[in-house]
Amino acid sequence: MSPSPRADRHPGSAPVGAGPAVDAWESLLRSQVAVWRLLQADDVWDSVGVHEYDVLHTLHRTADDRARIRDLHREVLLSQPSLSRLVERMAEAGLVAREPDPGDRRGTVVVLTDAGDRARRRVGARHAESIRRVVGTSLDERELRALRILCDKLRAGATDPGRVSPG
Amino acid sequence: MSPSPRADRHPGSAPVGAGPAVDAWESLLRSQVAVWRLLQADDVWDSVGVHEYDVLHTLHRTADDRARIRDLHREVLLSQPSLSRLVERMAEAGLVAREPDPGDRRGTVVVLTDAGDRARRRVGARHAESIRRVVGTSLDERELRALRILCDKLRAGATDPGRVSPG
DNA sequence: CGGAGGTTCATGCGTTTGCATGGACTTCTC
DNA sequence: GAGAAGTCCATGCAAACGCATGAACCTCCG
Repeated sequence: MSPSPRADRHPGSAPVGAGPAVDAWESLLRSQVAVWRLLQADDVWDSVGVHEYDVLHTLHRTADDRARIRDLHREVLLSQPSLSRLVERMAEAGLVAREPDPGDRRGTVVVLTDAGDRARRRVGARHAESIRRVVGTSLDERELRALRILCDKLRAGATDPGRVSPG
Repeated sequence: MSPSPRADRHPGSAPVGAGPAVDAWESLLRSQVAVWRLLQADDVWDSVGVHEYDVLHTLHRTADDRARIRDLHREVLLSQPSLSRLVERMAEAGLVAREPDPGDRRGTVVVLTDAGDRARRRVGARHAESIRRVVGTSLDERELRALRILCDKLRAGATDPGRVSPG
């Protein structure tokens, strides 16, 4: 039954620093985990889950408070079926409304309701406060700006359709 | 039935830039989502889930390939019960071994097995390749270093126990 | 026009997650 | 030392997730 534990100390494994790209990504990931933990615990999410808020926030950022499920899917880290059901639940709760896309009858347009926007604003205010306390106290303003620029660039590169498989 | 959609365009809501801290965090989060999507899709995770690999990698980073569940919990973004069961499944799969902590009989020590380390190395090599392609092509070496330093600092601030609730 | 192929969303189903809780143990306090 | 308080891990259970798939629709091309 019991599997044998490793015998020797890593013999031919990679050193700690596995290149600048890997190091940077790992650091980004770990910091994201650490901050996220605090934000989730600290904030009062008021019966609005994190994913729900993400949807509300994403809708708000659009020009007219509405978006196709497909577009939401690009922003929210959730599988398409999960997002579909999340929207369904949010519609039942009155946070959003679902209507067919007149221009593409496959599509479902998700619209922010008044209740949804109230919830977004209420949670958003406290959430922003939380972020300022956690993130804003670790880095000064110049560093924050630099971090934002780097992440924007990283995101642009990762969203770029000119991404090819290594062939 | 149908909830009324929002009537007016956001009247008194916050402008796009909600402060440097919020902007930076949002950018970090979005870039993380974008990159993560590619890494998950692109890589061959070889029946080893992302969380599983995270545990294997975290164990490998320790001095002796072993760690308490409590310590793993600090690194992996997963609730304690979920992590507990994840470790249970990984033990059944032979990737890790569980043994009681001689120094603290409440504790469970998770040990990396040979099979687990093989899996880690196999997946890790391809995963690192993937990271270099996605992250390493978006930023140059100087930017990568800067990003790492900023994220390290951010993480240190978020891990710092001197974090107090606003009251 | 018509069919092949791609896109978009929803549903069935098994797995995984988180919350609440309990049991076992340690540490703190007097 | 004994009891109170805290820590650490596991389990019951409902909710949520992802994968595979299907139905409806759009688009491209002969």
